[in-house]
Amino acid sequence: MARPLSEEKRQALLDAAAEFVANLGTAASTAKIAKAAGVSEGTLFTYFPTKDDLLNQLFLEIETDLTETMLAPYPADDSAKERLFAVWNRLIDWGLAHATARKALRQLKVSDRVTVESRNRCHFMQRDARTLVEECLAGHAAPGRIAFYIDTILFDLADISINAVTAKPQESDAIRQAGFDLFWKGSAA
Amino acid sequence: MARPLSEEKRQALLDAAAEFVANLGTAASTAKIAKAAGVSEGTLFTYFPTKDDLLNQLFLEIETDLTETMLAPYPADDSAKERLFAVWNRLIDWGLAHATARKALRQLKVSDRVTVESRNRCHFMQRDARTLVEECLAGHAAPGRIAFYIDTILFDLADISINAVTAKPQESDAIRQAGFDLFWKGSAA
Amino acid sequence: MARPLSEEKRQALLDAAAEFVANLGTAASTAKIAKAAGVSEGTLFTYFPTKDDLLNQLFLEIETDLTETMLAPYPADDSAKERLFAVWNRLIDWGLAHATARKALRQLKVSDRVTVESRNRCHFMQRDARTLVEECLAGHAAPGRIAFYIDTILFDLADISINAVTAKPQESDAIRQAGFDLFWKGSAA
Amino acid sequence: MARPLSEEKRQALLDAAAEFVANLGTAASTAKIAKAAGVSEGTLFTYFPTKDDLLNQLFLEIETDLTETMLAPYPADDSAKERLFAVWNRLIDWGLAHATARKALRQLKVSDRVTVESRNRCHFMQRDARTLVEECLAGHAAPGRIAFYIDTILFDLADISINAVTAKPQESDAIRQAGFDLFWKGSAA
DNA sequence: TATGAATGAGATTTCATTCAT
DNA sequence: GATGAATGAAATCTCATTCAT
Repeated sequence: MARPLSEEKRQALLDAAAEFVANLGTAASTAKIAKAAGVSEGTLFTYFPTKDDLLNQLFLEIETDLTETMLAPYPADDSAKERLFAVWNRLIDWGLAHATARKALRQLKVSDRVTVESRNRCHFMQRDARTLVEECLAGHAAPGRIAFYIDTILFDLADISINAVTAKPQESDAIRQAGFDLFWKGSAA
Repeated sequence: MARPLSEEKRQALLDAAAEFVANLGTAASTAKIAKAAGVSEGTLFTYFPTKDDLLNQLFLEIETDLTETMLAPYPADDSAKERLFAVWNRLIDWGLAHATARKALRQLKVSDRVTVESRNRCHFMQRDARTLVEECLAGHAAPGRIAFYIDTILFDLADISINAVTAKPQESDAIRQAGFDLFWKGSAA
Repeated sequence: MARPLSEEKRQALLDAAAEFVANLGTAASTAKIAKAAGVSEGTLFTYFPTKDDLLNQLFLEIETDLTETMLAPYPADDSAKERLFAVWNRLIDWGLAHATARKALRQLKVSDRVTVESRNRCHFMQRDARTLVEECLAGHAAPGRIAFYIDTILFDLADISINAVTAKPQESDAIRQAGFDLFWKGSAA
Repeated sequence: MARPLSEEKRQALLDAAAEFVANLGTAASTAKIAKAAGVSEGTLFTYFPTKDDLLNQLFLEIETDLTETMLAPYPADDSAKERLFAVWNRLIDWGLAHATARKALRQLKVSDRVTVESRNRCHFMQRDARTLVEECLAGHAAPGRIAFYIDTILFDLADISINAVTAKPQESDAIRQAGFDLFWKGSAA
């Protein structure tokens, strides 16, 4: 069965793409990405039929990673607040640990080369994560606003907070706490 | 002799650039922008020596407009909360009224073609706006967190809220209020 | 040990090639041809060392088929005219029955990827067919022009007539007859 | 009004295209064509927005030239046959004088990159030429077959004859006459 | 023998910028 | 100053062919 497609190469391409997209946006050239991944220009297209495919796969890969991170088991916490804080910290930690992926994601989110379908698929994938947060907010926030808090605020607020931590790493804990406090107190019924 | 360049053409170029950058990002071509502005390809470069210049000027122009909107006189309100709510509403209203400019701004903010210098200049330009908010938050928020709330949270939260309003215009008032509540309650000491 | 290459696959490749060359000319890609033939890209090259080989083989295969069709036994006719009309009808029938092959042949004939050697070999192969026609024309056409009528006119005129029949199938018989009449009367001494 | 498009360059591009298409078919590369025309690769696309445009323009240009050649004034001849022979000679002469254009035309005719619209436009353009021939054939050929003789046979027969003349230039006159005789006698009612 | 991943040259097209008019 | 033709580097993608499996 000839040489099989190498998962290693696929990953190297996605990694290289993340790196370049983070800095150059979707204008990052396939030639540079292929070279950085250590494969020839043509090979990129055996793994991703078009550049847009590569970008969309990259988008989904990063979002998947973030979602899985959020859903990894949590210690059995007592209070809803503590559970949500754990989630919040996961978000912040992920962002700090995946600075490049996060930058790439920002670029991809504003690009119309990431299709509506990719965005929808991503939204669907995150339904468990949303449920997780929902359970933490039930009984705390006004029921009519919970959807707004989750879909609109939480992730972006985390994003903002990560930016702030990245800019001032020495104030990491304070910012992390301030961001969470804002969300928790702000969302109280 | 005064500058013989036509302010009208300059503005037409910036407007056209906003339109295209909003949709295509910084990949928008100078040829298309020039055509949409009703001038020739070459003329664009007599007004903006390079494409990066155009992009940076566009960035500054939009931020300037937003800042001036925020600083326009407010009715003498009693409470800090009411004053801040007025500011908040200005932000939301501006965003709704300048959808294209806002989309362009999002693209520009994530592009490294907008220089650090432009970003700094913008930050400096907004010092009065920050002071305005600072005065509203003094006595309400914890002093140590005020800078964080202003520099990091407020504008991005407004941005997020505008997105939400744009997505569901019929819930405009509710979202507007929910966003403000979150910020106000969340930032309380 | 006999040749282990599968004649079946070879034929599938030639058939697929005919199909694609008919529509895309010699720009038809080996990958598409292989896929349509149900074999892998690499396998094509075990049957035909280069793409040019494939094209030349295809050319020869089609011409061979056409030639054999012409040479299949004829009913013992009386007149030379009737015999030639039978040949003529064979040509037309073959063209109608092998539309794809004919289209492919047209493309191949104008391509310089079909070598002079292939063309010569083809010419040599058709010597019996030419003799057949020669015998029909002897005593009818001027001796000095017979070669011209056969080598230059007859096949191309048949080709033209097939085109016309294909374009207006309902007038098939009329066109067929008109074409033959033109040749027969036109070639009379 | 800046530099105007240069008719000279446009023509150089078409000439270079004819040259390469004649030999390589539509696979002739735009880079080679541009270089041969003495302009940069990019310039080709200011004159022809796509390669297909170039090919279609080339097709139309050659057909136009051929048509105009056919329609140039003829000496007032007596007989229909003499008039038609004059037309025939024009066709042959044109083909001999424009060997490259003729080869290019053959390639273009079998390519599906030349659109139906171009072919239709060409057919429309040649209506006067068809009328000219029609008048020669009226009273000579069977009325029901005249369309067939003109639309299908005449031009292709001339093409065939030119091929033959090109292959054996020393027999030019004989072939020329033989071809015409075939058509004239063959088309007699 | 069969497979299909890998390759890199080459194809078409776009684009920021220059410069003749 | 305004124009838009000219440029050639660079971008995405295709393809015949090779070769590890």
